[in-house]
Amino acid sequence: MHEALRAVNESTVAGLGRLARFFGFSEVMGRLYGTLLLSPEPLSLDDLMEQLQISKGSVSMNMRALERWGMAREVWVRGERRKFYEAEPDMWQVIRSVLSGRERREVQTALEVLSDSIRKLHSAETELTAEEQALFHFYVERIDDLQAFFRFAQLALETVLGSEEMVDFEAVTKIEIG
Amino acid sequence: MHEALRAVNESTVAGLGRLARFFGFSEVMGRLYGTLLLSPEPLSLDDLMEQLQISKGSVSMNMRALERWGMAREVWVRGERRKFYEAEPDMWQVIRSVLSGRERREVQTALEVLSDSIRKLHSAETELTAEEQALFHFYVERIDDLQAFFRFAQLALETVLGSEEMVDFEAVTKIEIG
DNA sequence: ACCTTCATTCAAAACGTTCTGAACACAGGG
DNA sequence: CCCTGTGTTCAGAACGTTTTGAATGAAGGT
Repeated sequence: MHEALRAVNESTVAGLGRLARFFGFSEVMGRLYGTLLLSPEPLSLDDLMEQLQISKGSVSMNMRALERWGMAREVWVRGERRKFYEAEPDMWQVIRSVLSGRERREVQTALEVLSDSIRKLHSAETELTAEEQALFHFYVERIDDLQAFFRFAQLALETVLGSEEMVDFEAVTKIEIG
Repeated sequence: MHEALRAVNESTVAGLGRLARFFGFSEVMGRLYGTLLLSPEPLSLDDLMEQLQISKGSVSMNMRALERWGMAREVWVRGERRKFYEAEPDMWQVIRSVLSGRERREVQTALEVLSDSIRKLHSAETELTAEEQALFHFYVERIDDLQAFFRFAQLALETVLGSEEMVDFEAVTKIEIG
């Protein structure tokens, strides 16, 4: 294969590995995704194993993780007994899948914990000494701030997840916050 | 101290530790930040060491990291020789500091790598065999998609970073993407 | 100048995470 | 049925990251 193609492949795969780490996935997942993304044909586990020089076990486990996150899918190649995979090429789809599965739950539980805290504080209010009262007010204030922050995050998340039509990034001209 | 106050403190500190991991920081940084956030008075390194039951060295290093990220600041307490810290209580400020320092650079370099790739591909175009030509087109297409994605990320980032007045989360009513 | 108090640094240890490779399981074909 | 090709699992190894604790450094007080 031509040097330029090889170089581009390598830097893209490396970059997606980096991106994966950044999002809290393993680097190998990103590299597998990148390799599939730059392959016109679906690839078998052996292909991936060879291209990335990693063990069969690692390919197997990481590919299943990619499937769970909707970042790759199994594809049947006629006449082949082996499994073949291809990347989900729609980035927007990938983002939505990750956000809705992970960050959404994260924000949700954070909000629950904060509500619990506020409730717990209020139900203990009468039992507090004068000194504790001061701390009580301080806590309520700070936790209110945290709640506001997470509510904002939730809103932003739901907005992004709710916009189906955003498949074409080029069409995005502006985000307005007001 | 009252049980409720203690319980709330603990779950909040734990939650912020979790959040810190989520953002790619160490858990201790989040816990330190949370402890400071829930303290009406600035705290010394020894205070933090005792409250979180971690070594002095760890407190020292992690606090400097927090300072670098604009999440805490040193505070002078009169009559005290020791250093005291307080948390930056403005979440929005914290977010902006992190985004502008880290994710921004990340997106920037990703875009540069992708531009380089496209350039490299085009300058090699004439030297390619017929088979490589097909791959060339495929690569260009996929890398264009990645570019669109990162350009969107950049736009979103700059929009958020550019909106100074967003200090009050409550005022945020809607994000419009169109 | 010395002593004390506090902060920082860094090498080694503890810890967690990810990868490997061999063992296992499964399916189809002969 | 057994054999072969394939995918999965998991214990141990390898690796990276974070913490510790002791040594070092800095600064104030006497």
